[in-house]
Amino acid sequence: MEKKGGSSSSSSSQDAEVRKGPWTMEEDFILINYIANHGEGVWNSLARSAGLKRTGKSCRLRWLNYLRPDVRRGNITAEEQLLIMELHARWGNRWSKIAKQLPGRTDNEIKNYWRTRIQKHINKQTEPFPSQNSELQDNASTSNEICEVGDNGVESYSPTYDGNLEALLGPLSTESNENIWNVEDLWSMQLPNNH
DNA sequence: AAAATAAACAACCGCCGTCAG
DNA sequence: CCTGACGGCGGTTGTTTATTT
Repeated sequence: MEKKGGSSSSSSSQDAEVRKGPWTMEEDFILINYIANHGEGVWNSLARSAGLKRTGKSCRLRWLNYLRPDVRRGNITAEEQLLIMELHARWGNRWSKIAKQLPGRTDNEIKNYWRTRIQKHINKQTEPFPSQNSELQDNASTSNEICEVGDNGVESYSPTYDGNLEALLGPLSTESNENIWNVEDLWSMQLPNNH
């Protein structure tokens, strides 16, 4: 079930030092199964014990951002988007902090979502003229870096783009993204007690 | 219909703070 | 006290997918 031949096609002498690149379904299954039986954490030893030729970091990332059962992917709702914008206006690029306010969402997804979908809209709004502005300046993060308050310190900071976000960004299409397989399939595949 | 371009997404990298030895 | 390993975070890049020409 390998379709990519690139990668580390160097010497074939038991290479498999550390695998990189996209995770295969088999690797996902191994990781899910191992964590189901042993729990998560201690990622380096976990990767070794599970037999994955991955770094602990890679396993952790894959688990936290994709395989974890309570992670939600895709279809950011309008409310979530609004919250992301507000929190980003307040905290800047503190993605993990923002993600904690959005159950099921990961910092990586929020970061990607911000950069791909929100940022350009804001730039368009604040900078209607292309002019000679080559680099993007995120005025949100730089301007309010000063307010380093506690986690519960709710600043009454009014973001630049509050108000009609849906109108600004469009109808928030609720397209259903279909994957060839999703995590639920994997979870349903594994045996109840493989211990 | 095909090519070009843009957008979305997954994953890696380096840096930093923390903690055990 | 110093050092190294580990986990977490944010930035960035590479690849796939969608859209436009």
